[in-house]
Amino acid sequence: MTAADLRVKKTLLGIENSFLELLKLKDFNKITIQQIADRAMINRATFYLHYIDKFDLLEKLIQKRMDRILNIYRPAAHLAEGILYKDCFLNTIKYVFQLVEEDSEFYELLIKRDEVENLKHRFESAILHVFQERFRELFGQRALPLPRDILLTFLSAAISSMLYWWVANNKPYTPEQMASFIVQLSTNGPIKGVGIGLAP
Amino acid sequence: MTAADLRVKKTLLGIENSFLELLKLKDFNKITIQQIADRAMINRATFYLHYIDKFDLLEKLIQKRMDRILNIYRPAAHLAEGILYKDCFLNTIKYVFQLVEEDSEFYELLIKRDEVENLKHRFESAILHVFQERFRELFGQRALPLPRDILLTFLSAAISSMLYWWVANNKPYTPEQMASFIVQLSTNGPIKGVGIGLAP
DNA sequence: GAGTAACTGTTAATAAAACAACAAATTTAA
DNA sequence: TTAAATTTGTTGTTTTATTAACAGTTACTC
Repeated sequence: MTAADLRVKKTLLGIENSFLELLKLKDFNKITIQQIADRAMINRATFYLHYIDKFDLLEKLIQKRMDRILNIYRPAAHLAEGILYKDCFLNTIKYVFQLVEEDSEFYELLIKRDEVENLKHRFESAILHVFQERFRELFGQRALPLPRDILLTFLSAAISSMLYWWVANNKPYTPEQMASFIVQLSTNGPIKGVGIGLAP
Repeated sequence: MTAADLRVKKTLLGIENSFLELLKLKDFNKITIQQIADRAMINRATFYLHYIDKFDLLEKLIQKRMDRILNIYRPAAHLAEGILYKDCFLNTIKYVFQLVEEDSEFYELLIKRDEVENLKHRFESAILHVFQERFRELFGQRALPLPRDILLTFLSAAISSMLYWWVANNKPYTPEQMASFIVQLSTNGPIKGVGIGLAP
């Protein structure tokens, strides 16, 4: 997958664009390799030099985007000296939403067709990994009020489902707003969030 | 220049697009082969497999468009049974304007930068050729009221200058209208066209 | 006006893609 | 359900493009 050679770069780019254009036009399982090749202006055999089949292609496209989340760039603000934990989380979450926003056309294609049932889980795995790293940076080996795995699972499940919902509903809030909602709920908890009182 | 091979097709297409994009951004003489190659995602050496230099490229792009005029398709209406000469000319002229309209983005680039002084002459040569053919079809070897070369030169000069003016002035009339103007002037002549009377 | 940076045009060796042909699997329609 | 048509995945050979290097030119700039 190292695309040093210009021909390889151009071929891979062509295949990706061709495939995404076709995904807009028809269902995944109606797409043939020949159609992908024709649009990309490559020979069908060339497709097989780079991918096993169209499932492999889709998987690699998804993985490429997960990698962007995994290898998340941490602006200084994420971890600035003396920053509040809360703001550090907020920045990280906001950044994840921004990344997803950049690729939202791709995700929408998958989500709205319900062709990738596991996309939410892919989000969750990636976000879990990001926050495991973040926890190590912030807390080292220090003990926390609850078991670390419990915190991480709770948090990444919440964020990934919010992400999925956000894209599936045409991104009705900004990444900034979404991050703020999540931090509020993670600070106060959803129950305290709605107030603790008697039901009418 | 037969682009049977997909790689050749793609390379030529890439070079053309790259070059036209660059022409929108900067002057022709500021464009380097490296810039063309970079945008087209090809190696610089590949450029030289297909073109001598950027002048050759521009010339071939112009010639390609002139060929479209030269190899003009003649819809049945152009030469339908019992059609008036006037309407036959009108259809042909309209069709030339339509062809130029399709490529007008390209022509505008050249005209508005005044980088192709001979474009009007290229138009004139192409149109002359089209009407030589048309005259042969319509009149065969028959003698006409004036020497045929005189008629053809007069007509093609008028049409090509109208074409040039039309593109340079953002195509303020439709091809239909332009053809109608030209046929009117060619029927009555520009002097009769404004009336023959005493100057005030 | 010397020095250096960028561009030009060309080459030889190497890597990638095209092409055509194939058997096998899958879809489609009769 | 069978026959025809399409798609799949693979292969060997040929063609094209890439790469890196070259000397010669033009364009900056100090």
